[in-house]
Amino acid sequence: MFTMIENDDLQHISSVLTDWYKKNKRDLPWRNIHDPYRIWISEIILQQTRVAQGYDYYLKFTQQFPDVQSLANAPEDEVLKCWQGLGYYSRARNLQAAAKRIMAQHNGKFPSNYDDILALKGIGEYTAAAISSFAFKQPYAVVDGNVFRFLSRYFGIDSPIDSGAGKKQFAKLAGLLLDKLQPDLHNQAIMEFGALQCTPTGPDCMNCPLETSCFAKEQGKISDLPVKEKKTRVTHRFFHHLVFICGEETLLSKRSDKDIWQNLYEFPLYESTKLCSFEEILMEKNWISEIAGLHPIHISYQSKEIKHILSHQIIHAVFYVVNTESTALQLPHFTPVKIEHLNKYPISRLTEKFLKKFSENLSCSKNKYIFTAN
DNA sequence: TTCCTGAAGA
DNA sequence: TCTTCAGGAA
Repeated sequence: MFTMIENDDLQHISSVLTDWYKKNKRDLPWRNIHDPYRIWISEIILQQTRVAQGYDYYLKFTQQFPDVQSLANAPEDEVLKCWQGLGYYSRARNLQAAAKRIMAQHNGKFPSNYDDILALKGIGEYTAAAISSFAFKQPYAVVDGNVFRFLSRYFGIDSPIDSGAGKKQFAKLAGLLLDKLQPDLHNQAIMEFGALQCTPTGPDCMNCPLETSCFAKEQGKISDLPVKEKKTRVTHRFFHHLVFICGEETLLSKRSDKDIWQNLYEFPLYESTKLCSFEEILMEKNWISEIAGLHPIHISYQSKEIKHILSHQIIHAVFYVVNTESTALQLPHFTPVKIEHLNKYPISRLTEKFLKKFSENLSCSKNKYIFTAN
């Protein structure tokens, strides 16, 4: 498929990349280490996540869970709490599932075999290649977004990177280009080059060591490459959360199913196909009567519509603060939680943002919480 | 296809 | 304020 590319050319490109890397690389805490556990954690955090966003999480996570065993034995809530705010929470759940598997099947020692690594939950071809090469110097080529971008531009490949055929083609080329004598250095170099030099927009072609032989630069196609074909369309969802206050307590529920924010906690939710009024919520859910019985309730706050945007969903959310005088806050499938302990539960950014505003406007006297909205 | 969030640009 | 962009696995 790439018979027109000479081996000497490929070796030359690789050496240009590694030379560039030695001069321009960022100094990051997961660089120049060989502990497969820490390399693994860093790679999972950096999946779909920028260095600037994941940096502090890496430090916090590896401090709280310094090895496979501590991660495997931790309560899932603690792992998710540590991950809170980073997004794609299945990464954290898979991380722990993989840690348990390493304890059971590999005596707690991180596997060094590529296929064993690939078999772990949350590890695909990219991450398996990264760990194999960085930690064990095995000759597997990484193909991440940076590599797609550099290869497509430099060699002028317009196969869509999100098609099966395209992925195969890029993987083959990346394998040919790989320096098998120093796969760790080569892989780090080509990704860092994509991240810092051959950037998605505004690549620094003026200072690029490969400028004169770059197809995209030559043909003026930098902004056309790489090619993606699939665009995701968004669906709208409407969330109504009831924040009960009864004495020192409130209610949470744990998300389940195969939906967003799996295993995170949230305030009792009524979801519908459109935004609706408090009266309409009462028609659908009899929470109020189950909790308060004949006691009066008081809605001390209603948030304005909050738009929370995910890659493929737009959540329209409204929060209601409902005060009741009921003796005990109990409802099947819901967890009574002391308001002062709310910060112990893993929650989404949406809930976190509401909770921040909530806490700022909450005062407590004589074991009674008063919410005063502004 | 469905999982998230935040930064940057319009 | 709204839109676009960045980033892998199941």
